[in-house]
Amino acid sequence: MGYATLKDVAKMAGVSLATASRALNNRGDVDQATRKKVLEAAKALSYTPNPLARGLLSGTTKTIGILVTTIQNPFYAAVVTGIEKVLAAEGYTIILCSSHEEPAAEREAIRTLLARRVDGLIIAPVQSRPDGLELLFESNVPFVFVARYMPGIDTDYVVCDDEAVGRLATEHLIAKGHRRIMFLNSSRNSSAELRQRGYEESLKAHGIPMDPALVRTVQNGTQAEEVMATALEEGVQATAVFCFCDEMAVGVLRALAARGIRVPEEMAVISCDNLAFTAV
Amino acid sequence: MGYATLKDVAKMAGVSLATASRALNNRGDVDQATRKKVLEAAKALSYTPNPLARGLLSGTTKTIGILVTTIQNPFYAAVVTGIEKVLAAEGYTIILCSSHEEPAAEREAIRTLLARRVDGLIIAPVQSRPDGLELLFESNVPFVFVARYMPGIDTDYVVCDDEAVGRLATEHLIAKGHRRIMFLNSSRNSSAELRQRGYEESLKAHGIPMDPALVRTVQNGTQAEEVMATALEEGVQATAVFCFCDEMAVGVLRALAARGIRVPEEMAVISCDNLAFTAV
DNA sequence: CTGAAAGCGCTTACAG
DNA sequence: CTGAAAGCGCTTACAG
Repeated sequence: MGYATLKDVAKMAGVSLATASRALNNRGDVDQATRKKVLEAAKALSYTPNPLARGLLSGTTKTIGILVTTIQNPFYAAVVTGIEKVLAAEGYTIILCSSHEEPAAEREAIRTLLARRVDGLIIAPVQSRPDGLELLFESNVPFVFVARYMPGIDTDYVVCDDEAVGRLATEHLIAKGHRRIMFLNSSRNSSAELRQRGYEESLKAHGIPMDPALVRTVQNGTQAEEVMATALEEGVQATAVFCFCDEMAVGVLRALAARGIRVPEEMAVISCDNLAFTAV
Repeated sequence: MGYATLKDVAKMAGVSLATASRALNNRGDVDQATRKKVLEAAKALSYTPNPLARGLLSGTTKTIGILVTTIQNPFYAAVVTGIEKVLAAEGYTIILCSSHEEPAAEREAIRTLLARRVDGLIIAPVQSRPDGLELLFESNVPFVFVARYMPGIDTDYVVCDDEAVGRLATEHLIAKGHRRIMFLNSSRNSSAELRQRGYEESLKAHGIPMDPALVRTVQNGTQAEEVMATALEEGVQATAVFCFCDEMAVGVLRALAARGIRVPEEMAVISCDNLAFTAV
């Protein structure tokens, strides 16, 4: 069967393709009676314009590419849901890709999205450096960053004040009397860099020496448990852990629980995102 | 600027459109030297075929529509991630829509997806009845159900044995000595119906009368806390709660914590999905 | 107010 | 092995 085409509609209404198109798009002057016939035919045939044909003419796809690390991190699930909602209301559709924090996957996704001719891109970049993203910059396709950005790249971005995030978390723990504070950080991206800066600033402001052994990098949220476990095996000396995100905190709590380390009595844990499941 | 077209490639390579197309697609016989020239030109111009033009010819979009309730429920985030991964490897791209458990939104999303000419659909249906989905059934576009299905609709679906789920959870609680077991269920969909059947069967098998006051329906994961709170305000008599999904369990735990009710001493809680954040 | 024609970017028979 | 032509489904000047 397939979809009805404009030609089918025109034929049923007894008019030309051009007239059918005008009637359907409310363009130019079309006789009331003619328009009515066309609309009825379109309805009878369940006509819906082929977006491929339209896109070919207009050079537009009404499609936005979304590239985040993974929607398995509820933070990004929320971001994507919000984007989808607003865009749907505007008649746009989203194509979703995941980088899983891997630069190569990110490049590949950008290639895919551009090949799909998206009208724009919303990206949570894996790295804070624009390496290997020439394709994107040279494409002339508009893009904005979300959650993270790239210093020096001239485009809009929606982020929080990550340096303040690092400071707030660290200050809080210091105020609670902690001086040996682990930082389980993400890597490469701007949020990671800025939160770490906030962390270091706070330590410095309180005269606490910064111990590199306390800062651990996690490539990917799901590795947090392993990284924390390793630190514990190594006998890391700390009384608190500042986690880059809630997802990592779950892994940390698990590593701690596995060793019978009580939270917060023996180890305080703080993290960011304020995700629903953390509010129990 | 815009994208280079086949015409640009052909011109640079000094061949016709047809030959350029053949060279690029490894179709028919093309002289080695000619093919090389075309490939070089394509590379030099960063040529990538316009999927709109291709789709118009082939009647195919290499796009699959995914319709779930919301990726904010980590269960569906995992489902979508898996689908995306497999499809990406096959050169397909996904368009994501959310129904938020609302039949009207589901219908609208299906309309949108079909209008986009997706090659197929993967749907977690809101209802177990095929009401209002004529559009889908008449479209001839292949679709499969995931997580939930519609009895009587002839298509493939990927689900778990929901009746067994209901039975296992209930039996477990009964084995622990519980007889007043609340069931915080989802609504309308097949999983909800089947899990409830399993719940009722188990009660019956153990000679426990089924009390309708113990079964509460939640329209939407985020309402679980409220529904549980209401039940508690009403003075519901129960020693255990069986939650339809992990997301709901979080709400339940919160409602319990707010009232100082200890888990599991005063109220046992069980739920399904085995999501990462529940494993702490 | 309406229709014939061109063209968006591609692929595919059909001839050479 | 290669090119000219038609056509996928639409929109938009251009004529009437």
